[in-house]
Amino acid sequence: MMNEGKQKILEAARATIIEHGIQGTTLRGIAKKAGFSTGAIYHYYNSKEAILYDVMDEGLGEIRRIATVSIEDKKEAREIIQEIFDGMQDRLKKDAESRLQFYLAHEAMLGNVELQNKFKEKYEDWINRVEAIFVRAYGVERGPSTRAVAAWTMAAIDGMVLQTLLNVQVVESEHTNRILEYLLQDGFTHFFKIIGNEQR
Amino acid sequence: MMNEGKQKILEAARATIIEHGIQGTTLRGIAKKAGFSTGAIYHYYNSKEAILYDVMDEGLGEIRRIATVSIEDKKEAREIIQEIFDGMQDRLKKDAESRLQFYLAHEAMLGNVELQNKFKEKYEDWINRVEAIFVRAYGVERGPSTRAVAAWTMAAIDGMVLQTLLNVQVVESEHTNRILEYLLQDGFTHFFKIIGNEQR
Amino acid sequence: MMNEGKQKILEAARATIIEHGIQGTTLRGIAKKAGFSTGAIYHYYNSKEAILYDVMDEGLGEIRRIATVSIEDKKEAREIIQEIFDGMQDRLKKDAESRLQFYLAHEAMLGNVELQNKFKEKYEDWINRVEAIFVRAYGVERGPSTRAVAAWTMAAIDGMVLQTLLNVQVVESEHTNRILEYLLQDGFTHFFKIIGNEQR
Amino acid sequence: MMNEGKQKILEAARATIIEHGIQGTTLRGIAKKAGFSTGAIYHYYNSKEAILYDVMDEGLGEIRRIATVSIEDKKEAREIIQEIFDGMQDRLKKDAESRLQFYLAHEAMLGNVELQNKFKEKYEDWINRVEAIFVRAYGVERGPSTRAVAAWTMAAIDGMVLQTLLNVQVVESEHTNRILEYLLQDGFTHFFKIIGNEQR
DNA sequence: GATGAATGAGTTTTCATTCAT
DNA sequence: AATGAATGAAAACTCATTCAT
Repeated sequence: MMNEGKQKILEAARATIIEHGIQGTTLRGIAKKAGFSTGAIYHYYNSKEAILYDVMDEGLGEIRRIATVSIEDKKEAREIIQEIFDGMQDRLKKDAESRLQFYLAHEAMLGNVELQNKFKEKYEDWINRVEAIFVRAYGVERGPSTRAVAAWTMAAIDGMVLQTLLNVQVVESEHTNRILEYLLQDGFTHFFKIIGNEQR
Repeated sequence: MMNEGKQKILEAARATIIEHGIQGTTLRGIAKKAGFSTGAIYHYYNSKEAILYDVMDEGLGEIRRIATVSIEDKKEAREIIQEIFDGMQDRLKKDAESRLQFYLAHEAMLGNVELQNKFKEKYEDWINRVEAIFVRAYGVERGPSTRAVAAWTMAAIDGMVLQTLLNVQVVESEHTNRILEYLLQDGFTHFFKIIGNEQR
Repeated sequence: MMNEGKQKILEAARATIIEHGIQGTTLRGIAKKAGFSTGAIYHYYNSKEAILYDVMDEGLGEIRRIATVSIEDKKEAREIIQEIFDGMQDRLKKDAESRLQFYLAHEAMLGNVELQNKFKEKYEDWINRVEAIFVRAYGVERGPSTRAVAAWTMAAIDGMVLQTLLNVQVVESEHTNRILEYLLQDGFTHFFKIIGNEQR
Repeated sequence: MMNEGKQKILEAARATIIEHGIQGTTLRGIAKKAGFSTGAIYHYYNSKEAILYDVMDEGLGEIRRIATVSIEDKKEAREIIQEIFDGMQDRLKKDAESRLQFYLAHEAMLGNVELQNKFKEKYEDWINRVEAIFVRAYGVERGPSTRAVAAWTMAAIDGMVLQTLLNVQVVESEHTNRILEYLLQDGFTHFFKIIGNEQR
């Protein structure tokens, strides 16, 4: 079926991009990895660009799936925090996907508006989830400040992923993890207390 | 002089990269923007790669200059913190340079080991500065934890810059700035207290 | 039946050629327009060339049908001339068919000998008819000169059709039609008189 | 110089088109015939289409030059007519150029508006010349009718060229030439007399 | 018979690099 | 030093034709 071939091509394209970067990704390479002839690719996609677009699309979809912590869960604060931590840990490990993300970010910066919108969507979704968790876990009221804290949290994770991908091992992950744990358990509690007071 | 031509070429290359991305950067384009003929470029550089290498080199050097807060300064904690904040604000605004940074990061991820080392150097430098400031400003003892906090701080800034470059305006900068200010003034104070206790 | 499918394909091919030219005509395009799958085409024709050949064959066949004035008709000169005039008018209007003709002519010029022979046949047929009509209508004797006049007449019609297809509207058709009418009624009469005298 | 290369390419393109038709013309072929590498072509032209466009442009320009009979000439009627006749003869012989013309006509029919305009221009120019000559040679007054006769004259020439290019040798050129001569000497004289009378 | 996915040779196009002037 | 025309290998893309289902 059409979709099966598309899937193969997308998978091959994703793998090639991660391996060689977008510049190093040629149709020939994708075709070879997908087990197709060059021409066959054009049954599924009209241009290289179209393939890359779909890779981006799926790549960002993937991210959404990574956000495993559901807003609807009825769990204890402690438990939720553990899940966030695990989710973050998880993301720090998924090299390949993260790398793809940064490639896409790169592309988006080049002025690909559609991709920028996808990123906006994704960030909004993710920040919403984080905010909702904060609200329930720390008993704080939703407001611009909780949203901003959520945005900073996302930012910190992204930045740490970047450091990891860059092989910048300035600090042992053991320590960065402990800081994260402290933050989630006590840091935010105190933090939201301060913010809560200041807001009034 | 040799260096004058090199500088022109580098400037043109940087501008072209920011405008069209690394893929979209051709020698011809650089030559045109620099006001040289295609052939003339080869008097200054032996290959396109050599130019890109220097762009990266200078690009990352630039970052170091952005870190205006010197370790040796003998200022009040309050003042130092304000400087950090301003420095961060500043970086959030320098679109072009930041963009170049992310392109380079992209390239480094592709396995460019030399570039990775440059990034490592840069991060170590910067994290050192931030850590030193924390030590002085919050009166905490230097240790793996302060280093980890510094790394997370850097990560958060990087992540926020990324969101800015992606045009993801999920939260008004007014609010993210306030959170940053709170963090620097009260958050870290409390934070280092907890960590200090836990560390024992 | 085989022929039904062939007819559909031929019709689709003709339409596609008129729309996109011979270069722009792809098997896929023909198949789609004919409502067949790409592969199905090969049940009717062994190659694209075979299809084009049949299009040419039918295309030129069509022209023969356009020559409605039969040699055997026993009509008055006046009446015959009117018929010629109407036939020419007709041809000037049949854009699509004429266009196809010129495409085929184009192809024939490229050295397609078979097609050249078809054209020769067609012209011979047509010139014969026109000559026969001249003989009867103007009472002139058949000879190299009458044949040459017939050839020129055909040429003039072809050339005027070309001007029409090229959207060259240098002269209003009202005037070109009047000239044609004069020619048929008086011009040729006088003309053949002169030629008749000179021939002796 | 730039133009020298362009000229070589154009010449090679024209020759290739005449030899193989527009479809059979590949960049590789042009490059080879012009004595360039494939890549070199792109110094002069940004696309194959651009080359073809210039070929067309020059091709139609050529035609204008073929129209050697100048409107301003102060010659005897007899002499002028001879010139027309020679010019026509000439055109009937210039196989290559005429062939190119028909290729261009073909292209124009496909909807190339720019090319259509060029053709219009060319026909207007030519018909103007022929009309002017008629006016002087036959002492007839300029009007829609003389213009229409000029258009028909052009059409007849075009059509006869077409027959020649198609290798349709239905009539020996000896006879067609004689008819043309008669036409120019007596035919038109009588013809314009009739038309002149009718017009009143 | 019919389908449409697959082939692969051929086409246009790009671009870092070279080199005669 | 400087020019920019030229190179050629490699890229994206097209399409008539084949073939397993």
